[in-house]
Amino acid sequence: MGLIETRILTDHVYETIKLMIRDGALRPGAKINKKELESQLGVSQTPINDALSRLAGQKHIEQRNRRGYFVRKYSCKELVDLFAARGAVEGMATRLAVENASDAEIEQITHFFAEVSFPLSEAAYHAYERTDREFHSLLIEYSRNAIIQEMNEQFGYIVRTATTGLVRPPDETIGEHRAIIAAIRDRNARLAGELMTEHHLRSRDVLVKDCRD
Amino acid sequence: MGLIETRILTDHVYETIKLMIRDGALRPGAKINKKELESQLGVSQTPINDALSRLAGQKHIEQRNRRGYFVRKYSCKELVDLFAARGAVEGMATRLAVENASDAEIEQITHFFAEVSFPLSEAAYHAYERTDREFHSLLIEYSRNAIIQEMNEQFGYIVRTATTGLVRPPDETIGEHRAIIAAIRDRNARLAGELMTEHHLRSRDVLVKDCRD
DNA sequence: TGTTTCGATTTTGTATACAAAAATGACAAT
DNA sequence: ATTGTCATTTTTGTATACAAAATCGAAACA
Repeated sequence: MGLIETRILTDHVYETIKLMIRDGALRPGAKINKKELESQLGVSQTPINDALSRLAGQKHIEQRNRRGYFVRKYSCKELVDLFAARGAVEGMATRLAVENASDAEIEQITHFFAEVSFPLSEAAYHAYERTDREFHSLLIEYSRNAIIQEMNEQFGYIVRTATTGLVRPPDETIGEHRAIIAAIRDRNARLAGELMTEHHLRSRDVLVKDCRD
Repeated sequence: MGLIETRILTDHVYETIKLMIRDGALRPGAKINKKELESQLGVSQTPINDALSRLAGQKHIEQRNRRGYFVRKYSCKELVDLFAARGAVEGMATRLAVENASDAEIEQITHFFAEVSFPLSEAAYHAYERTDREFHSLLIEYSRNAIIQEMNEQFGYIVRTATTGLVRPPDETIGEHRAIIAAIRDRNARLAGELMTEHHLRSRDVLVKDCRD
């Protein structure tokens, strides 16, 4: 690689594979071909194996005895479960954020979703998606809770790989988002947290219907 | 190393090291000596490296560039954060458990902490500790939420390694435990969940005081 | 006593080797 | 067409090798 090796090879391989999973180059359930990665990345078996073990530790991939590594595939039920878990974690994150954030940070959050008006153009729809992501990750950041942030890193990405776009349309979620923001503005930590939890649980309800049980 | 190799060596090494961390044979902050593990477990570098990478993926240990692996050491702040996170996750677990559990399972939960009376003998104190652990993990099991269960596996063990015994004395927590159980018996999912969350947040408040900030 | 220097030793990160298991695929028999 | 057999190829899990970096320790110095 570069002349100055700042990171070890394993780290590089690890992040490359992680991105390949997130961007769909490696699809859920797909077998991971080590030899291919080897020549593709120009490294030996060892860093590949290390990176794969690391990913297996994070359960992003799974090792099946004597047949190699496979990209983890989430069942419909697991996705439903994910939204309940996210509801719990982000609810608490929101509550803590309201308790800890500075006035300026609260002010900043207030501006999210301020100028959304319907009907949404194609571009505005995508902007809504982006704002949604930023809103949620900002609250997790402002929670200042290292464990919650770790949980989000571990489990938050699943939504990106396993679902496409928004679970519910903007005209259904905008009201909830604005209610959460109002509670944040009022520094009502408990209420803001509860609203966030219910927000996710409502998305969960939508996903449950899509599951063939 | 039996005649029939049912698990791969890496799995065996992984679990051995994990236990060594949980039982304190490898203390937080300690450097992990690969060569030593090699001869101790009678395997080559490779399975050791794979197991260590796996543990690093789970953040149980951390890899410092060119100086090896170290058992992760949790700061006081991180422990405080852990209890807020647990409050969120177990609160939701409790809520889901009440929604999903059968009558028999609810009945079973009702018996926890039933015959605790004060003052506690040494033995009764340890029994209380055990009941506490069982109570919490049973609720997580009965939540039937795979993601929450995974989160608990990843993060729940930290309490074992980083704290000794109970954070608060039984005579302080017994009331909270019984209130949670009462809400569960009444099938009041929301209330039971909230009480569980507050239960953990109160332990968190105790830990905050121990932190020199 | 307490530092600093510097060579010897250990450990790390990476590469390579290889037996055994699994996947593949051509061919034969239904 | 489907199924079964079995030799060939690929891949896996594990072991070993090795240059470069980090650590250690003793000697030299303050």
